[in-house]
Amino acid sequence: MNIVEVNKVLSNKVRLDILKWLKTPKEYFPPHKELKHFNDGVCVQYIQEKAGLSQSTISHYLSLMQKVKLVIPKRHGKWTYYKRNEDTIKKYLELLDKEL
Amino acid sequence: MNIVEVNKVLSNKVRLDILKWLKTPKEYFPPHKELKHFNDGVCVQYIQEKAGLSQSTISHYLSLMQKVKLVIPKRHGKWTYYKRNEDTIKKYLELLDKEL
DNA sequence: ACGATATATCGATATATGTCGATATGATTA
DNA sequence: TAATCATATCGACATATATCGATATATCGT
Repeated sequence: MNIVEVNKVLSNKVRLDILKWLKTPKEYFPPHKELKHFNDGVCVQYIQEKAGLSQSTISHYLSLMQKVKLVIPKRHGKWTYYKRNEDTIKKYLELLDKEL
Repeated sequence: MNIVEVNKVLSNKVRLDILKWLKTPKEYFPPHKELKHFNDGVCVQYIQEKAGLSQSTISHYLSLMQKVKLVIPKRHGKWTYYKRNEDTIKKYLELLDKEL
């Protein structure tokens, strides 16, 4: 866990928002057509529409977030769902508390 | 308090280190010639030498940190001392805990 | 197998950040 | 008041990040 790398990813309003949205997806997203729950998170398309940036940008953001393990992707058919990695987030907050 | 702006400042190893060094200055810096304490923090020169970057870079970093209120400067004669702004740091950690 | 759909990757360009040396400013001392 | 010292600011350039449209890849429905 590299605090600097995680902070870089979190130095962006949209990426921070995504993480917030994924905390309580039913508050922010419509239900998926296939899955009847958000157990694996939210599909890229919904996140993209809510963020209002291009598909490629959001896909890129999600891959940055995944690289530092802030989110976990899960493929369901042609959709990729992303959910928060609560473990990493918890460790990050604890580490910040200690280091800062 | 803008989390994104603070995170930008904290997205850099040296700036993060400076904040850590300023937490317990006597562990990391020699005593000042004039002041016999670290109540107002540490002078730029000491920070610069410890960080190993140019004087202008460190001065710039400190002004970035000051802009988001992570540190507080205090002039003593020709020296500027910088200390942590514990209030901001505390609020930042609390806000992160809540928002993230 | 084909066309449509969702996502990922590529290439390009604009803007931001990192970092330096040079210079300006402010304070001290001879 | 001139020389010196500590810090801040400026200008430059290299590297990184933001963001897009175009294209590639994977999957689905027909």
